[in-house]
Amino acid sequence: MTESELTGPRSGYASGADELLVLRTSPPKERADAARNRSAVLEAAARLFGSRGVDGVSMDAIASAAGVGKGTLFRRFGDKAGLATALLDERERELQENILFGDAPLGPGRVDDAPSPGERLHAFVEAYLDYALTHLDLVRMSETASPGARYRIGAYRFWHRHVALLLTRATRDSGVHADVDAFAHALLAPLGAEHLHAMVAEQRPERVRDATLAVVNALLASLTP
Amino acid sequence: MTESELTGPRSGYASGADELLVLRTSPPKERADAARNRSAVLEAAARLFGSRGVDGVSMDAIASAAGVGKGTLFRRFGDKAGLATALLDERERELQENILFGDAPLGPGRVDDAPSPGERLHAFVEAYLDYALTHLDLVRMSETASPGARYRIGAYRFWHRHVALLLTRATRDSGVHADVDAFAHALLAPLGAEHLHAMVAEQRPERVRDATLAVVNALLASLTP
DNA sequence: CAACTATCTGGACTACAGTCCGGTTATGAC
DNA sequence: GTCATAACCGGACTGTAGTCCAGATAGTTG
Repeated sequence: MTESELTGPRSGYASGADELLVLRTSPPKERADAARNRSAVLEAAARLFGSRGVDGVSMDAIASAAGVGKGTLFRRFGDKAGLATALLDERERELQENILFGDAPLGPGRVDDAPSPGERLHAFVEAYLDYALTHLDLVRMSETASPGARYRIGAYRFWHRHVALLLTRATRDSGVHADVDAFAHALLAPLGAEHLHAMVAEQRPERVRDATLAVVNALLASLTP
Repeated sequence: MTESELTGPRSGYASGADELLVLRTSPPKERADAARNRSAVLEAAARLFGSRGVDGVSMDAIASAAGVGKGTLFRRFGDKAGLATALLDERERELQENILFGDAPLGPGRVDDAPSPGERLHAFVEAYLDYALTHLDLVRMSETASPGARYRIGAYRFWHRHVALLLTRATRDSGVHADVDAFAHALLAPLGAEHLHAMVAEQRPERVRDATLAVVNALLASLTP
């Protein structure tokens, strides 16, 4: 996973804003056969994952269902986590765009409608939980297929940067000195797919959401007394 | 992993205290050859892990180094995570005993020396980080070898119960109503080996410790205004 | 001591992720 | 159209986790 894939391969945001967060890739003109195979694989993977579950489908099965060799599959997507990431790409990008450019409180909103960092953080956690819980199996696969995957993929850096930025803004006026970087990591820890998976196995999703929001409130309160 | 192995196979605490936390196992009399093989495997595993790293050693290599068949290895330890857990057993048990019976502030201390729940929580997090960071590779293997392993092993239940108990005591007098169970999970999330591994990869251990303690303080403060 | 049985043993076996490379094909230049 | 070349293709191959079961063995009972 290279730096240029911060938001996934072939992303392409509306240009102009927030270059820090979005590194654009110059489209490396994909060959026609490669494009055909790419979409055949994604289609087959979506179908098989849907019917047999993410864990119940082998890469061989996906390759043969897509009418494609195994080498091709791995060449295009790296590994199973990469394939899951590609399938999530669209939804994830939608969320990221709403965060960067969308309405308040998730996005920055209009100038006369600017939400507080705390409000945005709240909205982010709610939106992220909604996204992750809806696609939990895929997110989990993208984060745990190989050890450490979660922290290597571009999406994590995006979430971390966003949270750290909001925390920085929240503390700016309060005079509190805190390690926002580390706080952001700690805040993202209970949003990990592995953790969420274990939580929803024994609690109802609303309770998971409420508890996570309570933790966010506690952290915020300690930064803005 | 059965319920009777809450503190690892063949645990055996000093009897009498805190039966809720410690389920004793009646020793199922291990055969002599089995005992010999068990220690041969543990010895070989410790040696190989030490020299080639936890990730660089296959189960085949351990089996053949121990002069034992592969089936025996898996029969005794279940999987690679189980083997790692067995290697950690002694240290882990030591920590658990200090928590249950040890001196303040980690343990309950003497009657005339009782630490506050907050002090004990602080001490727990420090002691746990010390333990986990010292044996990070092994702990990580025990938690991530199979998906969801962390939340299945008995040790996690122990830590969670301990933290939840302390949080309950801390809130008892403050009149705050909170989901201590979920808070305890959230507090343990940044103590996961996967998270710690990613953190120490880019920060110095002291900073990881300080940040984690700051998060604990924030959560405590929100429960005891 | 001999027979009996529950437990243990070990290596062959399966399934899966991921790698490699000789052959193939799309695409751009002339 | 044809040629050169970079990109792509796919299936054989490797290494590893984990399973299975026929045979061996420790401990027990009469």
